Amino acid sequence: MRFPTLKEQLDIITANAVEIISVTELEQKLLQSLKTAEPLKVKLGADPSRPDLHLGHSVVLRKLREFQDLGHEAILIIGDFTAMIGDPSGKSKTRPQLSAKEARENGESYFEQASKILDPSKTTICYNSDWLGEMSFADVIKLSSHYTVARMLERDDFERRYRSQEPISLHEFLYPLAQGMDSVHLKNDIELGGTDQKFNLLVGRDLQREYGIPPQVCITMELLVGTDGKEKMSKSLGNAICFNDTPSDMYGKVLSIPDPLIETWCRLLVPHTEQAASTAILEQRQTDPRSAKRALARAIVASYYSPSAATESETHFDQLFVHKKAPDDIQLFVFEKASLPLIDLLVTLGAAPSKSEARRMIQQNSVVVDDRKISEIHEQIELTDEPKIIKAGKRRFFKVAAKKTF
RNA sequence: GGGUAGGUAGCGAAGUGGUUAAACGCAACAGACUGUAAAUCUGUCGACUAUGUCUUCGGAGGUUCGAAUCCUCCCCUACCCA
Repeated sequence: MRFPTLKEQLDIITANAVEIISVTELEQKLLQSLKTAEPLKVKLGADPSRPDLHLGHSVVLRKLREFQDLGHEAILIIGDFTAMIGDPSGKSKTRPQLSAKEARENGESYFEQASKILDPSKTTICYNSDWLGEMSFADVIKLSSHYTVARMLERDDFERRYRSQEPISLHEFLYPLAQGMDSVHLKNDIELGGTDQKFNLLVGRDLQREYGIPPQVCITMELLVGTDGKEKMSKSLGNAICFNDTPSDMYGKVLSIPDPLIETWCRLLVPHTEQAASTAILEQRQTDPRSAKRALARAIVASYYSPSAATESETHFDQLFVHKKAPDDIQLFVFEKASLPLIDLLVTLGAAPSKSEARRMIQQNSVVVDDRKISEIHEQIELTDEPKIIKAGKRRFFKVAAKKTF
């Protein structure tokens, strides 16, 4: 395969990258690859304990895809072994260890979702338990001797926690080392990650050097801010849009982002192949933010599904929120009983986590049954064959009916 | 091993014997307004058989008419000394 020229490659690689350590080395590696016609090995780590990919993951996956398109080799590492530690964010406690089976399943699910962006036929997957699991205690001692406590504490997160007297478990120090061992094992040329991965990536680079391997180039990508406009996107913060979200959900969630996010989202989430769309959105942003955001939402949905799915989602959305009509694809729940209290119904449907909560919702006028606002707490709902539509809050709909009696 | 400071609802943080289901802030939820934007206003925010009842303040016991608050033991965290 012929590689594009150095300049062409650099232009693509550096786009949206926050930091490249170092650019000179990257150039050297690219030149070397051009000379020998050998592709570079580009590594990206994946956490199988959270196999729900969201738009935040897409930023770095897109970058990996770009490497693929340039003719380089993409390696997706499923961190099934490192998942036992969990990347020390300080927020999350040590995770329960995944069974080998779960790890495989999650890894496969991860790969399947990532295939919406990557070229699956050109992606190598490996599980780091294959080599990390083989290490003896002696190996681990040797590995940890390459790093000092002071250097570990340079890591932002550790430093902050240390200063604020929060606990840091010893095994958390092993996480960057384990991830670094992946790089030692793979002898990859480049490792990608979000800016929050900088420390881990650098450890990999250091360890490779220690083990006599040419050090990897570290490329960090911008972290995507979630739908709340504040925190980085993550499933646990509830500000994520997942690859597996339905087109309609995806569309709706994009529309709910705060306006100032339009620029970055446009830059990071609209595929480069849609350059024209992206420019149009940015122009429109100044005069007509609403339309710009709608265009952005369409572009994003289209990139995960299809342009037609995008327009359908938009129509669906308008039905629901602009024209305030109930959607037509509501899930139907069938009950044995013909009559039951609304409160119980809400809990059973999962619209409310407890009866108290259900009661509150009714008191707060957020429950509508067949276009009739219910404010009586003890309301009984009579169910018939004819389904009734229950609306709880702004966006949750349920269809309920009684089981047919013959 | 010794010492000190801590552990309160999703988070942060008051409360040191009785109007305390527990101030306040954030988050969240609902309503109004809107573009499912921002900002703002209002309300809710342990559970239930609901103007009352029950269970909560690291855990287990105890003192008391009454404990998040006092005592005992235990668990956990940080820091200092060794």
